[in-house]
Amino acid sequence: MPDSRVTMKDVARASGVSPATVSFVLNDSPSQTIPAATRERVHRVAAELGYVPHGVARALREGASRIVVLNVARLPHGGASLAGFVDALDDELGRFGHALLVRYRDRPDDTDRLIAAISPRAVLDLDRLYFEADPEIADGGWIDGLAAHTSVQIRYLAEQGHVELAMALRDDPGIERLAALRRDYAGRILADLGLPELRTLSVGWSVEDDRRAVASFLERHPSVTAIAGLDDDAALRVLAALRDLGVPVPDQVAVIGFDDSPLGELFSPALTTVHIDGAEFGRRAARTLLDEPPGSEAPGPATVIRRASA
Amino acid sequence: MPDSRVTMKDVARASGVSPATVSFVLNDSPSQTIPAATRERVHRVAAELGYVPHGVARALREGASRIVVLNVARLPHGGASLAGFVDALDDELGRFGHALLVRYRDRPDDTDRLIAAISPRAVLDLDRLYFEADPEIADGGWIDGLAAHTSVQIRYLAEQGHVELAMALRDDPGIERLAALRRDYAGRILADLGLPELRTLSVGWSVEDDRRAVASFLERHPSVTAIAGLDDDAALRVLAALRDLGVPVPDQVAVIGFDDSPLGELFSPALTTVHIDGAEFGRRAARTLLDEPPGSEAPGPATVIRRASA
DNA sequence: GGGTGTCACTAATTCGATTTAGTAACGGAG
DNA sequence: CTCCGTTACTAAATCGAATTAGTGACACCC
Repeated sequence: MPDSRVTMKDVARASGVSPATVSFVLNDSPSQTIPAATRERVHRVAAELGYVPHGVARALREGASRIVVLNVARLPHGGASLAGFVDALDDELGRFGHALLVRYRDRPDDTDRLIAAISPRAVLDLDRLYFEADPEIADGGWIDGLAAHTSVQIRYLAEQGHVELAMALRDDPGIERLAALRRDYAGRILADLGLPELRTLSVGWSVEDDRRAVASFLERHPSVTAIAGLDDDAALRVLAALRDLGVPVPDQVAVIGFDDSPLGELFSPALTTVHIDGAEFGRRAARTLLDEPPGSEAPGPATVIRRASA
Repeated sequence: MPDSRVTMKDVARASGVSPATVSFVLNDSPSQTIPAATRERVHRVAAELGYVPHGVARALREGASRIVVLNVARLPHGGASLAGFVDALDDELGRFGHALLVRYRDRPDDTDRLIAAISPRAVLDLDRLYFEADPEIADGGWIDGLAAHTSVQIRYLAEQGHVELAMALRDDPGIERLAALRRDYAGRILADLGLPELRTLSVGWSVEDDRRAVASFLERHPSVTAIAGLDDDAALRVLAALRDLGVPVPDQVAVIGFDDSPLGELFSPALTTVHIDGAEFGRRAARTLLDEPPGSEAPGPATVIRRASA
């Protein structure tokens, strides 16, 4: 395994020109006029030798590597649409010669060090996005989408005739920002609709604790007839608690999830939920980050997957 | 925002030495003798100026960046222990000044291009690991663990008195290698125990298809009394199908999962499963990759989380 | 035929950290 | 007093690609 890297110099020598010319040809340098014959020769030789540009050297020269960092430390890892978002982001960046570096953990100065160390082309920080709500951030519409998707979830319940609604949150500190935001959006939508204030409850510990939390909530708010989950996980926990408590679903209390996890349909009753096309957002985010035109239409709105629970 | 990077040259000037000396001090260069006074001064100045080494420049010089690539394209993303593995790997690499780049997609030449482009310090490819079973690979014992963990799952069923066992696989082409390996291990363990050959069935499409698959399986193999899931997802699908078919669990058929997903306990009956400490494997993998001593004891064996389903 | 332009390239510098080869300065031994 | 060895540094080369500032060699126009 001779770790002999083919450099631009090798290509230059083999095709009888200078490294500079090779660079001009391979990068389609607009300020240079190079005859088709030379271009073709250089391209052919590069392909023959299997030349691959050394990203590190290029990054040093250009001041930024072709890497995009995505920070999702404070978001639930399991979300189905987030997975789609990440996959599509990765794919689309790859199409433009970039790679995605996903950070799941957030030790703050560590992230700064990382950034200083690899000079990423861009950093997409979904955490800060959710927290600071800076409209300038290139997220492909993800954050605006969150408001719209929440609206789909809440309005569905309203259309079914429910009046007093609650949202089931999770006390996981890792996602409190997301939780606060979703709850906020939901509250505003209820106000728009002229419905009573949103109640909230928390689930997410043991099954027994969840059951106790749900029981005590229903006792305090007997007129609530529908519960929207922060995500499918929260909704399924509520569903399990209601089952254990013997509360009929959806007749006494309806439950709707958020973000269409594959397990929702396995439950009994099967979980009604909101499907979000994370992939399209990911694709758009990639293009925004690289200053490319969007190239495709804005993602469609979220859709309700109607099953038995609401 | 003056994006003025503090370079080694700046530190050198401010502390009255040459860049070379700064490098020697900051890297504890063993071949150099530098008096404590100078060391201290350089360190202090570097801290004051907020000097952060430029990873890209360093990578160019050293031939490899301080990045480790983890390829998990063909594994289920949702696995609880894999998440722990990845998190711990990331943490531990960070502790040694390295960053983890997780690849979820596997367009093969693309990965090669990525590797050529960023010169990672190491590549941990769990896919190839599972496929090629190369004992040299630095996975912190993950792959050996898989055999051991499978053993825990199968032996539990045997200890409960089950004789004819089946494994529920998933037809997802993304995980076929993992599936083949797990099935293989399970088969060998049954042989060791002197039990009949392992049966297999496939689930993973729609709920209806799963139900049909399970029903037809039970018809063909009425003497099978226990089903081990490839993972919790497969096990939960079997569990849902058995519920819909009215088959009593665990009385007629017992079900055990694998990899302790948080949703297993929400089901009714709650899913018995195998808990794997992925984090410890991740930590060990990180150290192996960087040629550091393990630093902690080998991970404990997997444990059975006993619930109602088996 | 001299001046101006374009064409087709190349030499040399740059990015920032590391490392090799080297050089003053000094102390001690012979 | 010279030679050797150590100490405490520094100059310069290196990694590979991108880019600026040129440089010949022509062609064309007046």
